[in-house]
Amino acid sequence: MAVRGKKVTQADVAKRANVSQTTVSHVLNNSTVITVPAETRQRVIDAIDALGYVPDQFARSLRTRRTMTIAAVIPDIANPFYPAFVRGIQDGVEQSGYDLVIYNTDGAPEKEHKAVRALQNGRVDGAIMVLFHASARALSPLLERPMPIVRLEARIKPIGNLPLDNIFVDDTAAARNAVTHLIERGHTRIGMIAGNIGPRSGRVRGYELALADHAIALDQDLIRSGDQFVETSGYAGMRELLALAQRPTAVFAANDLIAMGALLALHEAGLRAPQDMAVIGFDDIPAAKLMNPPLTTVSQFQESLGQRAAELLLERLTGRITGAGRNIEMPYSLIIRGSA
Amino acid sequence: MAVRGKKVTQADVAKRANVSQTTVSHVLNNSTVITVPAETRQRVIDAIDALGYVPDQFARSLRTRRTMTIAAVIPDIANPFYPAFVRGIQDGVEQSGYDLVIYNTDGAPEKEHKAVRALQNGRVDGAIMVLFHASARALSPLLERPMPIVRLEARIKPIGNLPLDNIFVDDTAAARNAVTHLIERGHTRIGMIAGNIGPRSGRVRGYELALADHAIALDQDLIRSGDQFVETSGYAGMRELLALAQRPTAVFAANDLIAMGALLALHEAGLRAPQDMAVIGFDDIPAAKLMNPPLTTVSQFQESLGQRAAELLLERLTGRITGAGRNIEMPYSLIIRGSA
DNA sequence: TCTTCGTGCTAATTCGAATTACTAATTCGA
DNA sequence: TCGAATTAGTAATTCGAATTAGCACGAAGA
Repeated sequence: MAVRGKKVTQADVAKRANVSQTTVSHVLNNSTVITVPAETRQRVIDAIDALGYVPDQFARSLRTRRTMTIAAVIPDIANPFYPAFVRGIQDGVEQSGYDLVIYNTDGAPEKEHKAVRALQNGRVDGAIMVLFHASARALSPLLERPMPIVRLEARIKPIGNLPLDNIFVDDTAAARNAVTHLIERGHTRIGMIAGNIGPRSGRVRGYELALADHAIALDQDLIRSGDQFVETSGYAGMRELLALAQRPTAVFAANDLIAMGALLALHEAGLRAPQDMAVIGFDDIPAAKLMNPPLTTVSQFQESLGQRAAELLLERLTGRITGAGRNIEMPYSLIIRGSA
Repeated sequence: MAVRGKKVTQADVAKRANVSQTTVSHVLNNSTVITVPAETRQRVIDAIDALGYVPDQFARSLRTRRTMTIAAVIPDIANPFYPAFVRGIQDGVEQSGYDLVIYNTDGAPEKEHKAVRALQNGRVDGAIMVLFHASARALSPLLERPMPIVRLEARIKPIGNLPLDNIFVDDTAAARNAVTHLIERGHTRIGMIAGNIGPRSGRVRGYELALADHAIALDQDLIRSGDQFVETSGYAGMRELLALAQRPTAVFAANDLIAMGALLALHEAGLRAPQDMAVIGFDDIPAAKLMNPPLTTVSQFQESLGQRAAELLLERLTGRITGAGRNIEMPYSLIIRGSA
């Protein structure tokens, strides 16, 4: 047991084992630079547990420049899309012994930049980031150290020769798929409700493409936008759509939270999904399948997404992969439940 | 801008500002040991942002023995109870400059102990923990360092002279309150569905007390338990209750996830809440208000809980509070919505 | 006028482990 | 048998910031 209040260092171990601090260090790191005979090694090991020596992480990090922790920079852990993503990351890195620090940006430009600055203090070896505003250029102080980064994106991105990998689900294709499902169910007047940042553009584009595919005219009046990708946007959006002279018969919500808010407005109006209005969401957050009716939505398999992101980062951290960044496409899947 | 590949240190800043590294350090720390005149200070500050200097946390921690990061040890970030709690913690510590590392235990004893061991590496200054199995004794290697810890509990706990504070919502009282609400609505045959770990005992006890308060006989057949506090337990539990010869007319679910699973089983059986069966949950997770019908439940205000936990920890970290641990009770509130 | 006290700053040391450079003793190969 | 290589180690340096000790200079006090 360590003596209370006094820190045991390699020097203490060395003294007890009658060797130098250097030798202790070599034993600890299984160094191949020098060969320590079994007998000496044992003496050192005995001294280590006699004294209860525990290596000091800071001294070690100061020398090695490795911290064994990575960062997840996301908009908001309280947004139900992210917990599963974060959990996937953690499961992906934990057997490699990495810790995970989380930064929330709330999707705000200044907080995103603040996070990037925070990462420059050297406390993490790499980062997995979901950024709505900051560009790849903003990351260059990090990338040039070099600190590997994996970004979660919504489409293929041009990449350079920096350790920046993009992992993405093709948002536009997925949205197109979802809206096509609505069309195949016979709907022709289809509304859309979205937020104003993040994944907006790709999903609206998918919506437009699906309509075009089936020669349905685009009616801007049917596209409603709240500020954020949250239920209040969905609630407000649905009420606006219901107030229209020519109501849609189906709505594509740009994420599940919006869909849930929309469903709420629908129920309040005494209408039912899917009979009176079909509703389809996006993300398949945990609550989606528990809705009444259960929400039809597009899953991005966020836990796998997190795991894969962790793997990509680990590949660079361990040096298994070097060189130019990669674009990794991940699957999505339309989950048909009761609401559409 | 930082020069590529070369780390900017205080020495670099010093050279550019024509002062010593010592002075740079003093400026950075607003040291009172020496007085730096405004003009010199400004020169240093200019040099700092001209070079994009960011202090190295390891070098700093090595000297100061402080890491400026705290840990949150929770069962599972993907369990909807915790994101808001974690977010509260983060908001609480961030203006003090602390980072947050998350460890998931899945409520498993061995992972809880693994987390405790991980915290011994000195990488964090303090911890906020939600432990289902590990006792206060298991924390003593940490507490004796001393490393302050705040535990989220479900009732008052005996405390010693270690830096361990307990923050809790009175689970039993809250459960009693919820069940009493059911009784006041006229129900006398009331079921309960719970998981098998964590907050089980206190909530079952509250259920029993409420029945006793109103002289309703306890029928063990009406208490159903799944393994975990998840929707599948609620689904299975409700199906069992529905299969009973003498069905209950109301159900108290030990948490919202269980309540949602129960609601699902109910809908599948073609029954409606609250007409055919009233359902009340516990936690007020974000999805609760979006259910159809919106879920009546007990809120523990998890975000405030997290914030308060962070404050308690900070008080010890900054030395504002020393001495024996405290028991801090936090409020709960019955949120009456549509399901009961 | 001489001492004392601030002021403003620097040199040197320290934190603990990793790493580089080096040495002494032994073994091996030709 | 002599030089090369191997083995077994140590001393010294390094990482970057914080801190301690101390110095030079001018102003105030005796």
